[in-house]
Amino acid sequence: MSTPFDPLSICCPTARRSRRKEARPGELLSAALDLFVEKGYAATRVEEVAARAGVSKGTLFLYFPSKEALFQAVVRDNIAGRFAEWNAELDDFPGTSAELVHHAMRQWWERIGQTQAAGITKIMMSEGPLFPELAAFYQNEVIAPGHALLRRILQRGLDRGEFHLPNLDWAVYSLIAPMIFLVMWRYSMAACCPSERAIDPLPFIETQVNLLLMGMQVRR
Amino acid sequence: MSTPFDPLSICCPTARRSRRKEARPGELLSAALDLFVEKGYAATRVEEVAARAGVSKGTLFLYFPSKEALFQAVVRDNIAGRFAEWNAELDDFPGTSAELVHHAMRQWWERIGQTQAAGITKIMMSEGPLFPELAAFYQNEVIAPGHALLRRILQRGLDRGEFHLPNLDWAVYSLIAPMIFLVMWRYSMAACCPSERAIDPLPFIETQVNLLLMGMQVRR
Amino acid sequence: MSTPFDPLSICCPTARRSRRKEARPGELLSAALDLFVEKGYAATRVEEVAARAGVSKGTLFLYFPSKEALFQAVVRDNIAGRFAEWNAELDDFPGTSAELVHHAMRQWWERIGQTQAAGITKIMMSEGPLFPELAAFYQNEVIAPGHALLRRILQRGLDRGEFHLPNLDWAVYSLIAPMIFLVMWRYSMAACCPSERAIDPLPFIETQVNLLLMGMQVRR
Amino acid sequence: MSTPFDPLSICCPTARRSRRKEARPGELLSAALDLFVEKGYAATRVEEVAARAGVSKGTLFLYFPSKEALFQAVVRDNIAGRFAEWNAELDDFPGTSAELVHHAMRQWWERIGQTQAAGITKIMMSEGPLFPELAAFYQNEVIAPGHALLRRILQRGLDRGEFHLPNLDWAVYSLIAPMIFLVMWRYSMAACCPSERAIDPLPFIETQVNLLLMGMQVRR
DNA sequence: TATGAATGAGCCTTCATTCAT
DNA sequence: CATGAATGAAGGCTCATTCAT
Repeated sequence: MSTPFDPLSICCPTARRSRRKEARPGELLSAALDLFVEKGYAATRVEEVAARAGVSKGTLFLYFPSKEALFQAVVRDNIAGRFAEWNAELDDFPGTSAELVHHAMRQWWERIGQTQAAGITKIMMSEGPLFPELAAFYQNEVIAPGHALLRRILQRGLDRGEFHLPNLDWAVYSLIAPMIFLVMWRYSMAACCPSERAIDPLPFIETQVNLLLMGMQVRR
Repeated sequence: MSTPFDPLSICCPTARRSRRKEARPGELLSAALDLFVEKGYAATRVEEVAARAGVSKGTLFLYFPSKEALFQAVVRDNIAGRFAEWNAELDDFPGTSAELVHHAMRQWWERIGQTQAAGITKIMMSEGPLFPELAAFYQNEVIAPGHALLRRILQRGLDRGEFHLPNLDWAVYSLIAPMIFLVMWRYSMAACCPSERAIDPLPFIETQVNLLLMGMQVRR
Repeated sequence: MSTPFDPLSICCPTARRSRRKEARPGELLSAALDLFVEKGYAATRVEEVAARAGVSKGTLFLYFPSKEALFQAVVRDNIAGRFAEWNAELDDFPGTSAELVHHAMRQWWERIGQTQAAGITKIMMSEGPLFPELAAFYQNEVIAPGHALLRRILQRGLDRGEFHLPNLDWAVYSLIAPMIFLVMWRYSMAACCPSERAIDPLPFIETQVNLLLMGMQVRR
Repeated sequence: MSTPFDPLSICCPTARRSRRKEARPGELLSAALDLFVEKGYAATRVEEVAARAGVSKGTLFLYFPSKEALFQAVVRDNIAGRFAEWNAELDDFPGTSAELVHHAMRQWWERIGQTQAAGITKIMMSEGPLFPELAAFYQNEVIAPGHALLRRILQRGLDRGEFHLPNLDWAVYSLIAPMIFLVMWRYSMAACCPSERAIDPLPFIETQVNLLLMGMQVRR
């Protein structure tokens, strides 16, 4: 979230303002992500987001028409907008479907689970029911594409004769469960009892996925 | 929260009012539990709690000096205050330690997991970090005694030579993990995607505990 | 709008609070009428209304859920709520229909035109188009009943063979026109050019009505 | 407000920009008139005026130092600035004074009453009291010259022995009254009850003026 | 003991005006 | 000249808590 060294900001003062203009949404999004993750949706004040981005309250509303829109932009920026890329990566995967499941889970941890983006998941689980419009947005932009992505992965295994899945939906939830657990652990238990040594996430995922695959793979 | 048969409420009208007085806190506590679980801590209005308990806002503050104190009383009434009883039950358990672990987890589901009390866990995970005083209270009154209880159970297995546990804390977390998962599933995933068929909790617990015991029990 | 001498406020301090409670809505309505008439709807701040009624901002919202509702209550209190009474008075009028028209217009001046209630008319003409919900409310609660009332008066003349009216609606507008003019004169012209001697309203009404009746009455 | 054919805008590109520059105020004034009339003074946002004129908000403030100044310029452009011309026309009128009164009223309808300029009158009646500086400006630049103009017309009748007027001011108001009524009708009643068939303005004026002249003309 | 009227700090959002580029 | 990013004061509304009755 820091502002890295940027030669433009030194050499060409003329470009400063326009650069700023381009950078603003990103700075606001970044500040908003920080604060939403730290305090949740309801408890985050737009004025504080603006202050952290180094602008006034009014400026924030220049870029986002409402607090809700700001949150949605944060969700898009950090999760929803990336499904296209992830789906594409899926097509090019060379290995077995079991390897693909492992790969996908590890990727999730690296790109979402261990980043602040995971905090968004926590927010939606915590406050979603209180903000129906946000919940609907999240359902459409994150949950639905996410489920579709996992279903595609499992379908690949089915199509190649690698998996045997009596219930595809159930299998999807089995993959989601450890992700949810890790997120809640990180943001809730770890936040409550910071003294405790946390679960080591990667081995945890490895173990869980192995267990699941044991039940999903076709026995030969 | 149920109102058990009380002879006083029949025999003498003078005792009625005092009965009422004694019942007040319980009615408030019950209403508060309902609403806290439904809306979370911050989004629950004390006025609504009072209204649901059939009293005025002022009366609530007669029994509980603040919203925070009300929540703490709810926590005590539903979870914290029961550890003494649970610890006592533990002493009398006749079977093996493996059976005790199974028993304890089933009991948790019946007395907490499947009741509204589980909602308190969800609230603390969702909003705990925002209300440090509440988090500290919960840590002292629930988490610490809960861990101690689980540790006692496992220690029993160690003392009797039934378990082999290189890391007691880690084993405790392994038992907590499925409980947290079930709670979050119930209050977040199930709340978001109500169409989905839920996990069957008792078999899920059974399976998880068996898996854990497999690694904890002394091989003979 | 002043608080007249009230023996209750001296002799029985116990009754003070409850009296206050009953008086509040009236005091707020009165303060609101003053300010709405003085500044218009948009420019009136609820906080100022509350202050003028001697209470805090929050108290106002105890009695009226929104600024809009407050305004509607003012309209009902001062105009809309009185049509029942006015309609009843109409039934008992003993004289000719021409006399009734004169009487109705004089009554309007005394009960609306010369009171602050006329300011509401000015507000609706000035700001109605900007607040569609208010305009709709006013249309239903004031304009429609008002037109109906005038139509009943004219219909009485038709039924008794006193009037000859090719177009009833047109005749209604002819009666409304001088009322509107007087209101605008009072609140706008007179407000702009206070130095000018105002029109004398009663003679003006008399003249206008005579002119209209000249065209409406059946020649014999 | 229309943009008439202008050869400069075709022949030379260098002149284009300067033409543009000269046209700017007019385009802004035109956009401002539209929006002020549509929404009133307070509810019109300068940004929207600028947008409708096709320039940026900053540019508007280059030509008009404030919203108030913009409104004043609109008033001058559409009403105040034309009194010189109207006064001149008056001197050349060949007919009787009664004809002149009729002529003046018809001219008012054609040049003000039926154009958007009448909206300015409505604005001043609606919002004048809220913006004292605007009201003072309007008083000086429109009301005073307007009254003077009407007074000159009536004075002509007196000087020529055509009229008999015990009270000149009162006669002036008699002429203003129907204009005000028509404006309010157009912008308020017609806006509220669009279904109603409107008054036909020219015959209305004719009738009113005839009535007034009846009382003003010297009987022979 | 019980009531509920009253409070006031706090939050999201708007918009005229400024000024660096 | 022209731009449009930035400001910040202001306003409608909420709600935990107090206190006179």
